[in-house]
Amino acid sequence: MRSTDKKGKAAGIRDIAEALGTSIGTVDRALHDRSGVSARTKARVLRMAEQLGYKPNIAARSLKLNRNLRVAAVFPREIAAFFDPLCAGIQAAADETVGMQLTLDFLRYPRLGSGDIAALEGAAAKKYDGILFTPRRPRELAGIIRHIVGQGIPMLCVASDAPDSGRISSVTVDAYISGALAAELLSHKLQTPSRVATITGDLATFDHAEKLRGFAATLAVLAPHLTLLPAVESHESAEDAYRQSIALLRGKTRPDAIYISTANSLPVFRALEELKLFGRVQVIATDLFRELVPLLESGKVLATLYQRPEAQGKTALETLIGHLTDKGKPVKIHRFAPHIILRSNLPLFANRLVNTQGISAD
Amino acid sequence: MRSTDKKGKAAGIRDIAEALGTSIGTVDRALHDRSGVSARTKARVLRMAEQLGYKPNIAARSLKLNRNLRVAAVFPREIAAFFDPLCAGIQAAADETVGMQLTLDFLRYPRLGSGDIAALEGAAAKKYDGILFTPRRPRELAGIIRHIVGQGIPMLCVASDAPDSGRISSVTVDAYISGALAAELLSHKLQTPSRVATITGDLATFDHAEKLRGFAATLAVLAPHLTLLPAVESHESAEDAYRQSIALLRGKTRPDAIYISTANSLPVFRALEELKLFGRVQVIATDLFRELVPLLESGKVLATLYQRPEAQGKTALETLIGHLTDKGKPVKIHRFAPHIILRSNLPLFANRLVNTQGISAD
DNA sequence: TTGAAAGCGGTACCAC
DNA sequence: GTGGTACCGCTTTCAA
Repeated sequence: MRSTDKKGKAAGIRDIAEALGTSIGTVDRALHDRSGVSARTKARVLRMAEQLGYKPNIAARSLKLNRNLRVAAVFPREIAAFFDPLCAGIQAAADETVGMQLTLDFLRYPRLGSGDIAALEGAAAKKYDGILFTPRRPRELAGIIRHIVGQGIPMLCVASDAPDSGRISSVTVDAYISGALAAELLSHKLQTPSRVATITGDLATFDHAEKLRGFAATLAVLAPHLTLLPAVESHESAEDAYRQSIALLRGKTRPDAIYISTANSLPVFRALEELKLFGRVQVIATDLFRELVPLLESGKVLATLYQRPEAQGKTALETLIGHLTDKGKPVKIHRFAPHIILRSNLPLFANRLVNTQGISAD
Repeated sequence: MRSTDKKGKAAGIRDIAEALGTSIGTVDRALHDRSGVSARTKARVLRMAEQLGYKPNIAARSLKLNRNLRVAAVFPREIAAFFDPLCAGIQAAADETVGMQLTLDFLRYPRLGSGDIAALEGAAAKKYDGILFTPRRPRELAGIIRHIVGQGIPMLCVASDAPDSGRISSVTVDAYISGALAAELLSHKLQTPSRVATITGDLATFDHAEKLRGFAATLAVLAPHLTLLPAVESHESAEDAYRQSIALLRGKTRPDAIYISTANSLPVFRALEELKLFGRVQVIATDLFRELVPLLESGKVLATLYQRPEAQGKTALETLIGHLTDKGKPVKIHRFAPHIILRSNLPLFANRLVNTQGISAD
């Protein structure tokens, strides 16, 4: 960063015009590739701009253009432990926005698969400038996503991706690597031949399928002595998860370890508690919420893979705004690394569950 | 987020004046607690502002006030693997700044302890509006920090803290927990009585002392079978680090594991390589750079605790700008969680060492 | 092809 | 105590 200005005063469009003995209108046209400037004048303007180290005053520009961005955040209410902080992150990003008028509407529907399509269609009808959302079963949603994007409304996937759907970008945890990490951690803990099980939400969701893929592949490479049982799908329903956990743990091929790849882990813990299997079955969970804290502290749960919903939300809105503000600029796809929460770094994360004071972790 | 505006047009100071049959001057005075408004009018204005959902247009404000923030980033050139990405993060935050004129100057001095005081004094003399820096040996720097802050220049610590020095805030990895994590990881890996050593930069630096404290405390609690050898200080010098590593590894109490709590780990690896001790001595490193990648892939290094320099830099500048823009708003202290990089999540981080394309991890 | 001028929404100053 | 108004730097429209 070199300051080229002579005396602290940043050069403006006016200074360029003055130096050239022309008008600010001409300078503006030249700088913005607009029609109605002779090639020669344009070149002179460009050179002088460079020479004076001209940098546009963005405050003035956005004041004049008066951008009024309206974006919709369409997310399920369940699982609250994940989607509430995600929305909080989006809100935080909105609060930090300076110099731009931003209207942010949260459209929450009951749960994944129940009301999501209607909510998305509602958002599209209201002509938002952009939409943040979580795709469940991309196959089913691809059509509507493509349709909305076709209307010129950019959509950005958060928490799970829907590749090839037309979404402009996505912000998620790297699902494959989440699964791989779970496998690597278990491979350290279980050193004798054992069975491991996975409990997931819905394998038709890209994110969940990827986690399982990473888990299975890494298990095969790093821990050939571990046998992987067929995956259990809980469909993000507490009832389903509980019933299937009981069945799994009572079956004759009881697993020695369980990888729960969705935030919906409470029903599984209930089953483990009732069958008095905590400690005998190693558990790796996903995400963090109040009930998980004592389990990690006591070692009943080995680790949890924290998906950093707040950070995801913040990045998602920042990315969308970047795209809306400056089209043509390439949009980054964000793949977050999950945080491995163990006993010793738990306080850093548990902190934020209760307090919202001066200190903030991430 | 509820939109209180009637027809998409955000209410401005003008609308308030009109609705009240008064002038914009009065409204401005009322909204800003300025003198020269009767209590009654003030109350009416405030109520109407609330009712219309008035939110100041920050673009207009900053255009008029024409804030020209100048901030200095004062950091050592060594260790580049850490401070270069940290500076990149600061630059990234600057690039995202919208609606504010920001001049960012990087002042790089040779290394911690060599030129830092001069650089700080230089920055203070140039009357920057704020300074980002890394405090080495806070005891020695506390005086100058206090002096600069006394001149009304806010200073923000990055990467290491200097508590009670007058700095307005700090952004660092939680050092205590970094050390604790290293200990917990080693406690899993070494299951028989063993010796563990630590190599740090400079125990007079707050950050390094904290890491060691966390390491020792956690070792005592979670792994009583591990014996901690006296700490080795490398003073961030490659030569020192190498010589002392050789001495440590040749000594009669050769450690079975080493926790390197600074990014200055290459000399240690050289010593391990030359003495053919890779694989026989477990290693936990700090931060990530090219040479570390194959060591993690092959298992020669068990894990590294990534301090996320880029994220720290970004947050630091954002925090400083927040303070400069809106004084009186409380300033958050940020304690980052280090990322535990293992073999299976390495690709996510190794990626960014080489490419700068569409996909970005964090 | 170019120049002149009207705002955008606040802030700050001056006159009443 | 209050009202009026000249800016801030840029975009855009209209006139030359």
